[in-house]
Amino acid sequence: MPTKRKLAPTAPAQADEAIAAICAVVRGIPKGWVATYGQVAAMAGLPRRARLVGHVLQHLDPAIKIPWHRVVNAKGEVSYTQSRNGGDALQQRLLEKEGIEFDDNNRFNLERFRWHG
DNA sequence: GTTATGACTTCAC
DNA sequence: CGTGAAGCCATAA
Repeated sequence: MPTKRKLAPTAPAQADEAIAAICAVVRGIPKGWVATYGQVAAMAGLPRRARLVGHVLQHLDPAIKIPWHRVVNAKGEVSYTQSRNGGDALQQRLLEKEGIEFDDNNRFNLERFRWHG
């Protein structure tokens, strides 16, 4: 077979493939379970790229349905940031609705709710 | 081209 | 448990 790849001096569409892989993993998280950024990245074949997962979720197409609220950080809590201006609170509420129990510190038992693919 | 920032993780202290 | 540093890489300026 002829070489399809056209010489990639500066890695052209690496991001697009990463986004597709990440979306596929996140979409597979069952209701009532959660996964960490690093975990999703690893499942998508992108070890050590947890940050990329966060950027993808922030930039993902609103037309695509993705349970972005089921992705949390490694501390067992929702990632609170100024950028989302309250969107983090919504995430916590959605998770509570799915059965995740938060304590007074806005944290939950990660080992109990963590999803294993 | 460079620099700074961020929905992160992990290890060291 | 808190803080700091290093690692990672897309995006914005």
